[in-house]
Amino acid sequence: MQEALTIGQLSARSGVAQSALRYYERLGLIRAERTSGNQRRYHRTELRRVAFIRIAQQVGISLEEIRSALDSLPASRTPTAEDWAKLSTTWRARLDEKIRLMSRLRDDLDACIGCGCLSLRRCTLYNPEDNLGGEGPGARLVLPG
Amino acid sequence: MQEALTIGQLSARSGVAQSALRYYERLGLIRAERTSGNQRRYHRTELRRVAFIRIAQQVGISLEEIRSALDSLPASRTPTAEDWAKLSTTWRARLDEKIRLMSRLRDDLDACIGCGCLSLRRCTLYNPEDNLGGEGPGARLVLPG
DNA sequence: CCTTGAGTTGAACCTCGCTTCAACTTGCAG
DNA sequence: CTGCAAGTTGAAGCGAGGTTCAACTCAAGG
Repeated sequence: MQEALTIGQLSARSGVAQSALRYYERLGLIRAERTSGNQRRYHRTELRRVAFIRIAQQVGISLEEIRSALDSLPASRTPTAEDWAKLSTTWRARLDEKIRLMSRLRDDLDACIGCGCLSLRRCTLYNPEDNLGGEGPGARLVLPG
Repeated sequence: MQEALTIGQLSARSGVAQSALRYYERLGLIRAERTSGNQRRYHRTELRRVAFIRIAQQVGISLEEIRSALDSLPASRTPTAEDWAKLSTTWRARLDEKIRLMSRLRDDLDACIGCGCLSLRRCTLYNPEDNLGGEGPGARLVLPG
């Protein structure tokens, strides 16, 4: 089991284009050593990082947010399973939240089908957190983000 | 209850910027009549459309896809509750699928925490659909999209 | 009529997440 | 040593989803 991966190998293993890997490096999401001839050599643990990045992206998290999450991993030593577990636990919470939100969206949509609304005041879809505000009558769309 | 909304009113009610509403119109997502003085006047049912658009966006669906979904609504008459219900039912399926995918992601993440992987071969996160392919050893990230 | 706020347009600009390109240099097999 | 695939860089381009701007016009109150 050799130590370092070339960019081509990391790309093949991770399914991420080489150009994207270079891009991630510029953003500080992954790291690479260099050979005497200036070519990138990736430690195998970078595979984990890349996997994590793609997973997080799928959940709709920006690269910038992912970067700051990865920054919580120790830079001085190879992250242990526990390091990853801690990070992953935090993100499990995010996933739970996303799932909760989406389920609610679905249920609200169902409810709205039943009542024929999507235009009615006080509909939870229009007003998920019941924060109507006081500026005149009628509901407002209040969406997170 | 007056008939038509100005762009300012629709923006306030929907929480969507006026510039975004004009953008949506250019893309064919919403429609407006014009006054003699060329100002937009929105039918109240456009509120439904805008709500639908934002909800769909939150679920990660592109405006183009949303447009083609909305195209299925009758243009000749005001969409009824049934029209919306039909559309919403289709989208409920999409939501269910998204939720299913995300739940799986979460469970896989949990499993990977347990086994300390994220770097191991045959990990479901690396290889969600077991489509490893045959080009050499090691797992590949195979993500939908 | 005058003013002021609301609305109009097209064009330019922006961020994000990349990809493509040109013009090289490295690494390795034969 | 040759030859060729694989790697390097910075700059430019792209598509999505908008925002901002300048230079107007419209609508409504006093």
